[in-house]
Amino acid sequence: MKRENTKQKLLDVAIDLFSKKGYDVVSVREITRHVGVKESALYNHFRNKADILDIIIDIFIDEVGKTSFPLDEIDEGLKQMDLSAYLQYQLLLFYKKMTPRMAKIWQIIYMEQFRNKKARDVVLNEIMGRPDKFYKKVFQVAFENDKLKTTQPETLAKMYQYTLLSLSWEQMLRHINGEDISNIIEKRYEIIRLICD
Amino acid sequence: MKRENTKQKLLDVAIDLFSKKGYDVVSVREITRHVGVKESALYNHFRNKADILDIIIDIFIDEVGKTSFPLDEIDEGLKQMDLSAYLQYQLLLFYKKMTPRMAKIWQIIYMEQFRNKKARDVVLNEIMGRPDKFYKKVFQVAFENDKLKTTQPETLAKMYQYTLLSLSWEQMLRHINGEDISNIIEKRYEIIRLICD
DNA sequence: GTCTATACGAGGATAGAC
DNA sequence: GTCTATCCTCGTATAGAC
Repeated sequence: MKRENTKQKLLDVAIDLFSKKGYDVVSVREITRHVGVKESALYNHFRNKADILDIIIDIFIDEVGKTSFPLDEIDEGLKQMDLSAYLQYQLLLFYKKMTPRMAKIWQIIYMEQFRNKKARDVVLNEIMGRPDKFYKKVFQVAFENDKLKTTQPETLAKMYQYTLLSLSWEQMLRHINGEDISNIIEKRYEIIRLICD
Repeated sequence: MKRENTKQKLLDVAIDLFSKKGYDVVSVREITRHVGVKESALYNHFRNKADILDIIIDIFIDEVGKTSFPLDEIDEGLKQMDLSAYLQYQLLLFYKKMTPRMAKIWQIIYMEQFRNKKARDVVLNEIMGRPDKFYKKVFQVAFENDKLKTTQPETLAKMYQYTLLSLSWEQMLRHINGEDISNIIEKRYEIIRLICD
């Protein structure tokens, strides 16, 4: 129990520090100092520094993979709502799942995606790929139900999802800069309005 | 002249190594070893390691700021071409300016944007902001000339440019992974086709 | 099983000799 | 301008105390 306690503390401190300063800048000594143990004690719980980041990314995969973008609920959802309401509903679901801890991990993954292969694959698969598939099906179903007028529902879906992606990117940069980001959230609804015309 | 020679060599090696491995991982000793001087010699040309990155980012600002996205050429361009041709033409201009050296610097800026304030501001201003303004005017002018049918040319412009942004992001990640990226280039033309319908 | 103490090589950076 | 010598911090491994 002492073991699990220390390990959990180390992980929490690491998530906090990594998200604030970046993985490379944070030292093992800094993490253990915050917990109150010597740096050598960390190696009883983690293989090395990289292992900590690895476990943090696994937490993200677990949370996102379990709960987000279920393909089999689309048909039913679009029976009850029109496309505009359904897209807004999906945005709300997304915000709801974004706990402070998950927001930190999200930031860590964005920060490390260019240097860490696992973080990069999470971005490609979980953040780009799976939502892409999800919204392609959403737009396809809406198209078949005459709820969307376009010649290319798949390309429109990609545009929608990739615009959201860039907005989340911009939001993260402005968040780090300490700028106001409430207007970026508003922009997402603007885009839904444009698409559903 | 010996000074300028060494400084230029150090800068070139730094650009190459930073783009391949990332700023933090590359050591001052590694850079100077490639040039053939001692690590302390580097401090005659640069204040510190961060100063090198700073200068590299300045090179990017200089190149992009001088040549890209001139607002005053839009009216004339759209007189000679329809919107579809003009967007394709702008893409080609962009590819043409992307020399191997600039591609490396581009990658460095993407890698460091979450940790380095100056890189972050370059992304926000030069990569997101200025193209955004440019395409907003393009779509506005096309709208006024009846070359574009929509109720919200500004939002559509943002969607177009932000979709390109995410594509460049995805392209960089797949490039680092050593994956094939030719189909991403094709996707840009698909999106132009969708918008111009 | 978990901790502290300690040591090693490598990192960024500086001072002073040539 | 470039060198050698030096300093402190880093990630990590090991030995031994409880």
